[in-house]
Amino acid sequence: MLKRLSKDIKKINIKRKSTIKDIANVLNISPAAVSKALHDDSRISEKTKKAVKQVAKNLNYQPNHLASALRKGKSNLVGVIVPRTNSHFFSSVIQNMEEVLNKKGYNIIMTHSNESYKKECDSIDTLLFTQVDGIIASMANETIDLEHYNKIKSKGIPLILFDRGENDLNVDYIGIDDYKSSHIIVKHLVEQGCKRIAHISGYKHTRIFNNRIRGYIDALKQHDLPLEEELLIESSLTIEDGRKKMLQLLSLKNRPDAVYVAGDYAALGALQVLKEQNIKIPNDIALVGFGNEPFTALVTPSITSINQHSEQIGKLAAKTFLEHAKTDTVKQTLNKKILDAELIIRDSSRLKS
Amino acid sequence: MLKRLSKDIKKINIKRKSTIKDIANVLNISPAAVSKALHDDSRISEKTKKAVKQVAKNLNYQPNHLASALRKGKSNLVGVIVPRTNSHFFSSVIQNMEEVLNKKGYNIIMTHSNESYKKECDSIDTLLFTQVDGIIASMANETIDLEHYNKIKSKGIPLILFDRGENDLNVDYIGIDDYKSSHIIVKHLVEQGCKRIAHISGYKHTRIFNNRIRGYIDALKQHDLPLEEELLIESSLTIEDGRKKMLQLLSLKNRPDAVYVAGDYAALGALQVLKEQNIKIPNDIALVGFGNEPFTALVTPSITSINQHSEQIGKLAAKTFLEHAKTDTVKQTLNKKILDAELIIRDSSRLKS
DNA sequence: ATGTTTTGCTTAAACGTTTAAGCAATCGGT
DNA sequence: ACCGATTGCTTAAACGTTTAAGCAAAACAT
Repeated sequence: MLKRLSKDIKKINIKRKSTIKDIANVLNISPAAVSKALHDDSRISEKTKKAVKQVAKNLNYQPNHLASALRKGKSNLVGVIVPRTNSHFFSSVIQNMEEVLNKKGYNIIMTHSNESYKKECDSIDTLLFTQVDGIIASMANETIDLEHYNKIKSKGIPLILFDRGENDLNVDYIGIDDYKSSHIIVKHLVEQGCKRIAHISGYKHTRIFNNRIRGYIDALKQHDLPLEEELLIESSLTIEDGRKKMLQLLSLKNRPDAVYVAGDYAALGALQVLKEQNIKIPNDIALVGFGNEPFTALVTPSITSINQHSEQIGKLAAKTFLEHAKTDTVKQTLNKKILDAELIIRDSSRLKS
Repeated sequence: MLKRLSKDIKKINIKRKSTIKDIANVLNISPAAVSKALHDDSRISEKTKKAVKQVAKNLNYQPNHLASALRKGKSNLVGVIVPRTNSHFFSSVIQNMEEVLNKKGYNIIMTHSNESYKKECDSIDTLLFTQVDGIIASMANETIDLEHYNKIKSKGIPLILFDRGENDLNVDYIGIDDYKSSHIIVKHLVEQGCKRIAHISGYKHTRIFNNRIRGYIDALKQHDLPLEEELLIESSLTIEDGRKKMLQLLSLKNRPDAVYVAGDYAALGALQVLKEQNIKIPNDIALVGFGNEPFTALVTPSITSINQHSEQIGKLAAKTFLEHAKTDTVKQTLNKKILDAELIIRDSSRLKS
């Protein structure tokens, strides 16, 4: 008995993949009818639908995605390009996009540019080749030229940018209000009693970092603090560069009493230097990072940082794509969705007593 | 002049995607000849090949991946399932797999189970539906039942497991030598002068954690240390559980002088507790983690950990798939590739002076 | 009873590619 | 000059699905 059962199972397994035609043959109806029954077409009787679904189950029918994609002219795949996957921000964005897109029958093909312009171009080629229905991307640090993105637009498939985007491309963009974030940070530091606030910033040519710089400058003005050139330093925002730029700040004859770093990794480097030099945080120098990477809560002292709402960004990006997918008129026009960032206050900048 | 140029570009852009037929029409040859020319078939003259490739370029021809996949019965997509994407280990594995697979014309579809059995099943369905040519996976913590993996095998597509795998499945497996890793750790701690070595372990039902436990027990024996039940604690290995289990160890009347934690996140939780209670690390209690997550080097004190060679695992997994892909005889048989792990010694366990 | 609408299907073409089979022209050898 | 092999292509079918068009039967209205 048991033996026969396992034999039957084997027979089913060995049998090649069953198709719509197989179902049609069993029921003596046309493949077209089967297709319609499976899609609950109104012109198919309930009786037939039930029968078709039952047979489909019995034959362990799995629709061939390639065939339907080819016929319908869409693959139900969305390409995602991120600079890195190993940052919490990007992996969280992807997870949330996936959640929204999966529900609507879309799958994600993920690629990463590794912050390289060349790899970003390759990624785009790969995704277009795979016939994705849309691309959601965040630009590499290196990227200045935008010709490769125009390739996407000219194919007529929707392009959505997040976090690192460019206004010039005239496409949907989702991100946080970097300008305002700087204001929130400066305000917080001023409230803690800081008077000489330094800014280790990202590269000016990237819009988001530029916005943070502008925000920093304007916020200083607003609080009647002078802008001192020696306190504003551009950085690649790696850990190592964070260390370097912090050392540079410490070598000033007139040291800052607070440092706002435009990225958490660089902030961590700065923190290490401060600890090594036995500088009291936040009493001697307060520290604020950007991005709310998980480790900011884990190091000692924990680092105040800006939550970029990766969940919302991921979900919004996905939803924006879905809107395009519904109305396949690709009216690409600049459509920014800007979220308010949130300051997570931790020990590195908590009120001096 | 400039105007006419931009108009021409527009014309090309607007034109619908060009196909093999379009090229055929231009050259007055058959689509079949074009296809063969593009694939450098030996039965096509060099002259025709050159002409075809030139026209293809002019028309900005991009092969339709769906059509060729349908016809050839393979999608050139590889599905990857990981428990999480936000750990350095998994994201590094994926990046390295991608590198190897891209070179051979394969793309990756990435999914994550979020450590959930249910999501793992869904992921498999999704990937099978997308007609992937193979699946590379690491199991969720929750997974005990393996029926869903048999589904992959019964479809006849190659399955390769890494890190979290099960021998029972009889498929390729790539991982590190967990048993030996425990030996290396215990030996190291003994050399630092530790005599009461505790182990906060993962769940016994997961083979890799079971191997670490067996290694821990055998290594103690080898160094003539008694195995004390109260020093061996199973854990989910989250930060929170690491804290909890560390507190449990501290509440013992006879505290350990070293703690080997089977995961870095839990080790971090343990570290926090030790610091909060002003216990000197490593002098009072030495600490060792597992996985070499980047933050182990960043916290204070830095945490000694085991490097799992994510790069090699990723590359090996990819190469193993490629071997299967070449010889499409899917002779699935248990084929383990076990790498030696490497102990990265840091401050949390460095020689007591 | 007759015409109209609705229901429930079928037929056939299409998506863009690959490939087995086949055929004419050319070439090499005798 | 003739045979066989080689070259360089063509024809046509196939992959599995979807969908526009169409047709017969049933249901309804008058």
